[in-house]
This record gives sequence, C-alpha cells and structure tokens, in this order.
Amino acid sequence: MPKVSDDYLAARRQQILDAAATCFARDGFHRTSMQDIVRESGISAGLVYRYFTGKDDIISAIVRQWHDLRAQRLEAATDHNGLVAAYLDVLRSVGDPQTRPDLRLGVQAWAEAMRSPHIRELVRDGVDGPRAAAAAFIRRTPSWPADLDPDAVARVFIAIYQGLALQTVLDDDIDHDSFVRTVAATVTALTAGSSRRAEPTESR
Amino acid sequence: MPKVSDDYLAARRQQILDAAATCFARDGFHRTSMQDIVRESGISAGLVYRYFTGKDDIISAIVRQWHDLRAQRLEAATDHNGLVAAYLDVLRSVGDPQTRPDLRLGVQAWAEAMRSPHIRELVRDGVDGPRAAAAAFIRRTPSWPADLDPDAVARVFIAIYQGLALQTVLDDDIDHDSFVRTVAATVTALTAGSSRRAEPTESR
Amino acid sequence: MPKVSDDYLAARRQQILDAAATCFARDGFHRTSMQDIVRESGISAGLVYRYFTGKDDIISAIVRQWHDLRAQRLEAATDHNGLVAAYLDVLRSVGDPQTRPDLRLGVQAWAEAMRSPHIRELVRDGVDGPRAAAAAFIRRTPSWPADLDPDAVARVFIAIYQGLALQTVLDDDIDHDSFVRTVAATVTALTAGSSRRAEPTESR
Amino acid sequence: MPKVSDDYLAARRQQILDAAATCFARDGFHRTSMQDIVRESGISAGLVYRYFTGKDDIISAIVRQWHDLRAQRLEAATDHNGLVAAYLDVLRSVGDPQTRPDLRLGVQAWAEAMRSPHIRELVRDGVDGPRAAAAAFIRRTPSWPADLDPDAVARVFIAIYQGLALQTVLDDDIDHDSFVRTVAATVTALTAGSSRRAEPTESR
DNA sequence: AATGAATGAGGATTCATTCAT
DNA sequence: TATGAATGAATCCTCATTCAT
Repeated sequence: MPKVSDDYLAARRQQILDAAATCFARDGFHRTSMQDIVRESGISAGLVYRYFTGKDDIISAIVRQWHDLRAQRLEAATDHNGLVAAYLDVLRSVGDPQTRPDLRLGVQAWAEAMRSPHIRELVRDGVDGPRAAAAAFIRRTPSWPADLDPDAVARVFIAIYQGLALQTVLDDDIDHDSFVRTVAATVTALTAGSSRRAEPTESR
Repeated sequence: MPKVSDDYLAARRQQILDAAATCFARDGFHRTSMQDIVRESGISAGLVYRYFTGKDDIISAIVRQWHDLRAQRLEAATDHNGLVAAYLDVLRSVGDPQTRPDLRLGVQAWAEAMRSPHIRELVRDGVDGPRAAAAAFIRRTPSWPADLDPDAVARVFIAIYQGLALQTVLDDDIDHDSFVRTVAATVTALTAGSSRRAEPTESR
Repeated sequence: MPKVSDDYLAARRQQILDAAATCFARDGFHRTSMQDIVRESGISAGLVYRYFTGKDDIISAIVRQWHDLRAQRLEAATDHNGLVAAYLDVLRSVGDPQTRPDLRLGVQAWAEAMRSPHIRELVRDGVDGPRAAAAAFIRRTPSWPADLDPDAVARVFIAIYQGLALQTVLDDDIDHDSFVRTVAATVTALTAGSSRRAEPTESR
Repeated sequence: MPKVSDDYLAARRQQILDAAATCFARDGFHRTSMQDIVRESGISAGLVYRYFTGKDDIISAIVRQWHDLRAQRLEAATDHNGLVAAYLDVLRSVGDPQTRPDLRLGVQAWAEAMRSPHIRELVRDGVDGPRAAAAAFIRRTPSWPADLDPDAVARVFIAIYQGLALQTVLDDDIDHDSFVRTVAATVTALTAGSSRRAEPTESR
C-alpha cells in the first residue's frame, strides 16, 4: 500500500517546483516545455500530473511561492531594522548576482500576469501586502510629508524596486550601491524636506 | 500588383505590425500564433514572410518601433517644456487608458528580453537614450545635489516610470494623479533639499 | 505502456522504417510526407519523433539498413559459393520482381547522396566494403590479368550491378538471364583471355 | 506591340533552363524552389510560367535536353572514331571535373523517373537510342561472340557507363584512366576471346 | 511581354496531456 | 505510487502558382 508521508509528498512537489523555477528563469514560461521540467526534475511525466493539474498550475505555484518568499523576507527584515532599512536592504539584494534567476522569474511573472487573470491576481496580491504595510508605516510616521498620499508614496518606492529589478536583469553594468544611495537620499530629502522632523522611528 | 510604390510596401508592412501589436498586447508574444496575426491583419500567411523573416523578426520590429516612438515623444515633449515637465507628462500619460495596450506590449518586451539577446539589446538601447539624456541634464543643472551620481538619479526616475507602467497594467485602480504628484514632490525635495537653490531651469 | 522491452522498442522502430521504406520506394524521399509515413505505419505523428529526430534521420536509417542488408547477403552468398558466383547471384536477384521496391529505394538513395554529405557517406561506405572485398579477391586469384588494376576491375563489376539495377527500375522488359550470361561471359573472357589459366578458385 | 523574334524567345527559354540546370545539379529537383530558379535566371516568376507550364515542365525539358545533348555527342564521336572508341571517350569524359554537374543532373533524373512516368519515358528514350545503335553495331561486327545477345552486351556497357557516372559523383577519388583501361581490356577480351578475329571495323 | 505581390494549402515538427501497465 | 509510451491538435513556415497592373 503505497501511502507515503506528507513530508515525502511535499518534498517531491518542491522538487518539481525547483526544477520548474530553474527552467522558467532560464527560458521563460513559454519556452519551457513540460519535458524540460521532467528532465530537470528527474520525475516522470505522469507523476508531475499527480502533483499539479498542468503547466499553468505549476506556473501559479511558482509565482505564489515567489511572492510568499519575498514577503517573508521583507517582513523578517522589517522586524529587525525597521521598514526603511529593510527596504534599502531589499534594493541592495537586487545587486547580488545570486538573485538574478529570481529576478528573471519575477519579470516572467509580470508578463504572464498580462494574459492570465489568475496570475495577475497573484502578482497583485504579492505587491499589495508590502504596499499596505508601507502605507501604514508612512501614515503613522510623522516625518513624512502630510500632503502626500501614503499609498502613492508606497507605490513610488515599490516602483523603484520593480524598475531596479528590471534594469538589473536587462543590464549587467548597474552600479547598485550608487542606486541605493540615491534612493536613500531621496527618502531623506522627502522626510526631512517638508516637515523638518526627526527620522521616523519604527513602531512596528 | 507588381512593382508597387515604396509607400505601399511600407503601409503593408505597418499593417502587419499593427495587427501584431494588437495581438501581442492582448495575448502576449507566445500565445499569439502567426495565424492570429494573419487573421487580424487580413493579409495572407505567405505574404507576411515577404515582409518579415519570421515571428521573431516581427517581435523585433514591434519592440524597436515601440522604443523609437517613445523616444520621439519624450524628445518632442522635452523640447517644449523641459525634461522634468516632459518626464512628468510621460508618467501622466501612463494613466491614460488608451496607452494600456502599449504598456502591456512593453511588459511583454521585458520578458522577451530575458531569453533573446537581440530583444534585450533593443530594450536596453531604448532605455539608454533617455537615461543618458537625463543624466546629462542633471549634470548640467546646478540645483541637483552634487553628491548624487547623475546616472543613478536617472536610473531611479526611469525605474519609477517602469514600475508605474507595470503597476498600471497589473492594477486598474491606481490613482495616477496622486502618484505623479508624489514623484513631482520627490523631485522638488531632491533639488531643493540639498542645495537650497531655485527649481532647475531647463537649458536644453 | 511504460518501460517496455527493448525488443518492443526495436520492433516499433522497425515498424516505422518498414512503412517509410514502402512510401519512399513508391513516391521518393521528397514526395513522401511525414503524414504518409504516419498513415502507413499506423503510428502517431508524435511518436515517430521519439524514435527518429526527423525525416532526415529516417532517410539515414533506411539507407544504412539498405546497405547493411545487402552487405550481409553478399557476404553470406560469398561464403557459400565464392565471390564470382555470389556476384552473379546478386545480379540475378535484380531480376526478381520482389526486389523492385528495394532497387527503387537504392536509386532514391543515390539522388539523396547528391545533396546530403551524410547520405553520400553512407552510400559510399555501402559500396566500399564489397569493392574492397572484390579487389582483394581479384588480387589473390592468379587467373585475373595482372596488368589490370584490381580496384578498377572491382569498380567495373560494381558499375555493372548499379547500371543493371537502374535499367531494371526504368524498364520492365529487361532480359535478366541474358544480361547475367553476358556478364558471366565477360568474367570468363577476362580471366581466360589474358593468362590462359583455369577458372579462379575461391580461397575465401 | 511586344511581338519579339523567335530567337529571342528561344534564348529566354534557354536562360531559364540553364538556371534550372544549375540549381538542380546543386540541390536536386525537390530542394530547388521556383524562387531559386527565378533568382538564378534573373527572370521574373510570372514570366517563367509563359515559357513553361510549371516546375514539372521545366524538369521534363531539362531531362529531355540532357539526353538529346548526350545522344548528339555520342553520335558525333561515333561518326569520327567508331562506336567503341566513341564509347571509351564518353567514359573518359566522365572523369572530367567539368562534367560533374551534368552527372549529378543525370542521377537526379534517374530518381525522378521513379515517380514520374513521363520522366521515366524520357530517360528510357535517352538510353534506348544508344543501346539500339550499339546492339546494331555488335550484330554487324563479326568479332563479337555470336552466342551473346547483342542487346544484353549493349546493356552491360551502358550499365558500366551508368555505374561509373554514379560512382564518380559519389566519390571524388576514382582513377578514371584505370577504369577506362579495364573496360577497354574487357572489350578486347570479349571480342578476341571467343572468335579470334580482328578489331571490329566500323560500318556506320 | 513582363513584373512581383499575393495566395493558401501543405509540410515538418512540438508539446501538453493521458493512460495502460 | 510511478512510469514513459502514446496521442494528435496546433505551430511555424515554404512553395508552386496566379493575376492585376
């Protein structure tokens, strides 16, 4: 009776997802065939369909996992150093060559969100959490200019992250330190410029 | 219709490109079949291959045209109102529902740039022009903080544009006015904050 | 039917080759579509590509098999009756209506060898073996005129076989017995004519 | 009124045939597209169809011309030196690198004859003329062994020519002199061997 | 007479998915 | 549970041929 443990099942599932992530980051969702994933994962074609309903399901799972992981990391970093520092850390991590495959996966997800409402929702959900958190933080931090919509400010900084990620995968010769310093200066200018109050103190 | 005028040929070519752009914006590059383009353009399958060597060639042409058009518009707007105003105008135009297909096309191009060096180069070229122009502008405008790398500043503002475009296609409920106002405030804060000088005067 | 025996796989592969041989002999390599082979073999289109990388690969396999089979038969016949008798037997077999499809296949292979270096090599290899064997035999048989290059003699007799095959597929009304008798007389004339010695005795 | 001379028409037609011959010898009948011929000939696609009803018609014309030319040459050579010498001359000419494209064309024609009754007839007609002439010659030349069917003898020598042509296009390293010497020796052996009479004197 | 733009059926090949074992 | 053989619709592209000019 081949009933196996849930851990085994989960590990098997993750094995497929890891293989898929590798393929997707390398070739994109559409240039990756199921056979590619089968080959990369070492799991038979038939078995893949017992863990996922199809290719779209794998893509969904990959995108969901992608955003979950990012959210977790951001949250953890925020708890340690405050949101601003955590944000700048995230920006800095974009420069790390090791994250390159991850960034590529993200860009693929954006494109896939164009045509799949389901993926679009996943991506939007992945963005909404951090944005709401950032907006809440800004709202409660007095040093941020009151005349600016906290939500818009959050969107701007998320846009900066997204744009940096994009430029990084497009162009190897980016000076990430310089970029992050500029963003940091922007934060400082914004918070200091209008209200002349002290650096925001984290409350979260 | 033998020996037809060059204008005719160009119009025919554009007819294919327009059809392709429509399809690509709707379904993405890879979910669009040649038959889709043939149907949408009203041109026979065989004829398409007299204007383009293949699907990849059409994608290339689309991406190239996309960036050319954007560069032209930015340049024209810059000549009229100065770079900062032109940039904010571009941001504002992202909110226009009519540009939505264009933005979607742009995101597709980013994803395609992941796996095609040729497309990557096109996209990079499309970004490099504006970035260099912006960096040059910043360099020659005294109100910008001297301690910031002009190139990095340019990258940040381009990132904001890219991120806004992305968020716009992902999410219908964006308050673009608010976003642009925030970005404008950021520019003001950066230029006023450090050097206390007047708004940058355009020289271009 | 997972993990099927090697025999099963080989049989399946041969099934495709047999169907292809039938089609190729009937319509030629280029007038035969993959669909034709699929239909004739009763195997699905996709499956064919698990056994062969493409149409060219099938052609290669057919040509290789063709020459392998012929070489085997010639060798077997040589072992039994000596090379000259075996050669005349081969000539006689050309007259058998059953070998007609095979001959047609051979002519197709010659034409294909014009444009495919790979096929050319296969065909040449298929001819080189018998030729070397024949030359060696002639060299070691004293009744053959010493002033003739054994290799050239071998080539002449192979040419006779090739030409007969060609004439046979072009023309139904060939008197093969008469042809073979003439060739036999030629062998006799050559071996008897110059050296006045007895019929060559086989040594192989 | 664009009525032009017949010479002009014939030259134009030949221009197409020459281009086609070049393409066919290089790529084979089936790998040569009409566009290839159009390009090679410098004549527009539409016009080709005013000289030929289609591709098959061009192939027919090429094959017919091929055999006509060969027949003419053989006839001319025969008139000068007698049939045997003319035949050996023809064999020798096979070694000339310049005739290579012609030989390739011939092999293509053989393959095409497999599937087109019309081409088969043309090729057969091309062979039948020389064969009948040779048989007639043999019949009337007393030095040829009376017990051999003149028609079969003719076929054997034509086969030798065909096989040599084939081997030549398949294999660059053929010693044609040696081959021709062997064939000459074969003729001598056959004619001298049985009846001990003088060299045949030409009557034609 | 001459052009070459236009057609669309047909070709080789791929791929997500299923299912017998 | 696990396999991988099998399917066949769909994809990109080519090509002989036509015909408006």
